[in-house]
Amino acid sequence: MQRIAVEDRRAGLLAAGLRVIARDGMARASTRAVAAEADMPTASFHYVFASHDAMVEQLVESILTAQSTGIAEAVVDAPTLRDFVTAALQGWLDRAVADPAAEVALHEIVCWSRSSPELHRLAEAVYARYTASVASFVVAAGDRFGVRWRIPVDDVVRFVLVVTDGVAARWLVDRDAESAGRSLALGAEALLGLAQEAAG
Amino acid sequence: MQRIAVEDRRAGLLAAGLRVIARDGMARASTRAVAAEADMPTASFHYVFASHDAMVEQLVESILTAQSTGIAEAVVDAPTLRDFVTAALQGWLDRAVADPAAEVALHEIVCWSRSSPELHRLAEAVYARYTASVASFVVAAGDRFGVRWRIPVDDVVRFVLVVTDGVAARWLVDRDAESAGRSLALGAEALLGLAQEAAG
DNA sequence: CCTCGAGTTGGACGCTCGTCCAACTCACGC
DNA sequence: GCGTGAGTTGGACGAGCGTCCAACTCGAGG
Repeated sequence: MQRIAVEDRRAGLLAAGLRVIARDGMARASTRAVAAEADMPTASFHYVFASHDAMVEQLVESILTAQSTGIAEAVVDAPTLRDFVTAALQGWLDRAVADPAAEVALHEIVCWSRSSPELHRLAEAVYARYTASVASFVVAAGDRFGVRWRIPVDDVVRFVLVVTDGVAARWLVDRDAESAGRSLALGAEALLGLAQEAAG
Repeated sequence: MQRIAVEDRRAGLLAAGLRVIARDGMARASTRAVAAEADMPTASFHYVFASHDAMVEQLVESILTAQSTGIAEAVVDAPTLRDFVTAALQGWLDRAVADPAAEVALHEIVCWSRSSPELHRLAEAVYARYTASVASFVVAAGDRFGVRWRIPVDDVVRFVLVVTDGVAARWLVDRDAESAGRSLALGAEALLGLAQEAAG
């Protein structure tokens, strides 16, 4: 029996949960499996988390926080709108391919949440966070490059998420990063077509 | 104890499976739940299907068959490429919104299959069938309206599936059909931009 | 009317699940 | 050195799972 700070246990269990969900899927990410992956006894799980659902909820929070801070770095010094859009989208894909765990786990969790009434708000929260994050980029892009969007920003953001979601869903099955990149590039072109030079 | 032809039992169980998966999700679509939904005793399930997986596999087959025959009807008399693309995409969305069970169930099954080694081929088969189906429409559209595609047909098809997948994934969570329609329309415009008049 | 075998199914088996608590451990204040 | 109480966990509980088979049912051939 070793004494470990609750925060350290939480971090270890969340990391283990991410690995198990990404590797074996939500259906196999039981409290026992996660605790074993973290090299802890089963009972430690409920010593840290009130329930299995609570752990999933905190995992989503930690993934989303880590992810939104990551995207901003890829676009800081894009010289043109085209570079900005390409860097943001292709950068997202590159990171997902290089380290798929977070992306895989998040899709797994959203799919799992959809059909559960008490977890449906989790799926909604994921989209809400993504929407807010993408919206800030869309607005920033418009400001930085002096363009405005032909359609409401909300629709631009939604289309971005449609493309990234669709690319990710397909990539999760066939793991074909090059084809995914071409689809993403088509989406990027479509986005660029939605921008026009501001009148003044 | 009533005597029912095995084919009728199979049909009843498949219909029940579709309802249960769409309503409660794959995780709750147990053999017991499906049999109960079909008003049959639990043991009837394994009297008809060798296993739970076998039932899912046959359900996918029946959904895909029904779906591909359905799309062709929406585009038979489209007078222009724009009408063709719009009818195909918006028609797909309208049908999915009006009767979501098949669409919901298929996404649920693909997500479920992804993380299971012995079912992963099911997810691949779904995309293969969709790809073949969409490819025939893309080629037919090119032929009928005398246009050719600026990029390989495979990439056009993949982009179509990216857009429909992304739209469906979002719609499954927020059930916002109007926003989904606008995203789909943006995808349609992008597709039209990929077509050019044939040189000869 | 009476077998009889094919059709049907109640119920059991072994497993995993989320959750919980009584009991064990051990650093710390005395 | 020695309680002691907070930290920790082995193991149990009840539920649900996929699967299976012995036993029941009953229409058809004699």
